[in-house]
Amino acid sequence: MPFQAFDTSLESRPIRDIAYEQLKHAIITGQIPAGSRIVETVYADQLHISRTPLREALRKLERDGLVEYVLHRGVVVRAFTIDDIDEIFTIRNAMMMLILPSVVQNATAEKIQELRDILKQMDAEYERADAEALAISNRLFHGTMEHISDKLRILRVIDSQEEYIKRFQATTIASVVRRTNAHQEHHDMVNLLEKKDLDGLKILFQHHFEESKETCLSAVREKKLIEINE
Amino acid sequence: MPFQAFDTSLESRPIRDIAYEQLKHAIITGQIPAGSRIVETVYADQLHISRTPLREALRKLERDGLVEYVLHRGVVVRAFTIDDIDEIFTIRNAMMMLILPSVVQNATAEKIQELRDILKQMDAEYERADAEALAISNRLFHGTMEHISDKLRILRVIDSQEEYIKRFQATTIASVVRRTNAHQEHHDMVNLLEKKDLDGLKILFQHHFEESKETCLSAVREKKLIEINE
DNA sequence: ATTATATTTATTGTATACAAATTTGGTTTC
DNA sequence: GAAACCAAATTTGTATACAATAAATATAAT
Repeated sequence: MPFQAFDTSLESRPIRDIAYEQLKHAIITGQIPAGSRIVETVYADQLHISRTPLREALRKLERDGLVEYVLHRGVVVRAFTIDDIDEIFTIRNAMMMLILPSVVQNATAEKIQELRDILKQMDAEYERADAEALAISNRLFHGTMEHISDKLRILRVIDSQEEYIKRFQATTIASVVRRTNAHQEHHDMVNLLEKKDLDGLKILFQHHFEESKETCLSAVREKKLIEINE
Repeated sequence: MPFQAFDTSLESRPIRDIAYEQLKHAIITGQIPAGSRIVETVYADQLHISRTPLREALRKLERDGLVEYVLHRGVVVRAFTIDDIDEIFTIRNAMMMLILPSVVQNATAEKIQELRDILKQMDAEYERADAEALAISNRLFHGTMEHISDKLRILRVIDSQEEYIKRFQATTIASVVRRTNAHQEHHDMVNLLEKKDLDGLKILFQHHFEESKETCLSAVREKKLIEINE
């Protein structure tokens, strides 16, 4: 079976959304490599669904920019370039700068505690060098931080970029030295937030993203991870 | 007929895309007001197509954030708040700041001439106070300027926000005083670009968007143009 | 042999059919 | 008269069927 299915069913939820999540996951993790053509019948059979909901899922992926559509030829998984990674982190950073003021302003004691709870768990994951778990917690941490601002549209932009970052996050987290620094930086973030030090946070986040980007870029350059289109 | 259809057919292009464009247009122009429920059969009949391509169009609109999906209840046109407008212009401005350096760097004589040609046409439209034509030219002008940078992902973010701005652009352009100032500013932009004055451009664009936002916000507040959800 | 041209096959595009769920209206019951 | 319940109608969710287009293969002509 070309890509692993994971159960997300739970209650009654349109299977087009389940298909959407699964395909997205498979693309992000590279199970379906860039350049691959997604033939509807193949994936419909694999997911044991009909073409109708699968096509609806594809239309969503199309708007997400994860796949490209060619007339009468169906969809193809889009490739990445070094420039893409650079832009993604640039956008991410700019958006963070925009919401930081309201994050500082809205940060209640409860919210800070919530962040500390996540950090506590990350400490444990860090100790046992569980990169997989750290990747998930990392997203949770950043997501929680960002959602303290209630800038819904900006969060939406961050989310859309996030999709792409995930695709390289494994690479970034794999770097031991970066993992150590990033872990310390996460602690610093919460401390600065508690002190409501906006300027300090701005500098720290800028640094945080810059380092992540560089780690990611060098890892990608070394391993030539970027897939070539067509 | 609740909303006017316009012919985009031309060659062979999936009708789901035509449906998508038409629905998008109808939502942006307010022909389908916020809060409206989009019943599939109603619009499929109206567009003389079946539900299948219509649904695919809806999935795209869903990812665009123009409509909201509720389980087993279909899609509803999303409403706007004052905060939305504020965020949209904030994002727009931040993105412009990100691409301005590469716009200045990549601006060839040809590109500047292209901008001047557009300005020439806008002069005429401004003279005869053709707000409708100005709105279109305005987008062309900004779009051309932005595309001088080849930051594809950032342009994508700008584009996605643009959808929403369109919805209020008529309002902004309708203001006579804002129209005059904006028109002058457009000329200034090209002059500064020719001089490769990055700092000047940054200040001008920041001002340009700030003024547009304020005009838009006050117009909306006065006329209570914001539609209420549910 | 190579090109040109049918012919078949694979795949996407659209329509229709049916199932599942929700809403609506009415009837019954207290 | 209000609440609870049942039935019909509406609407979404999914599957299937068929049409249209493109790709692949085979066949024919030079």
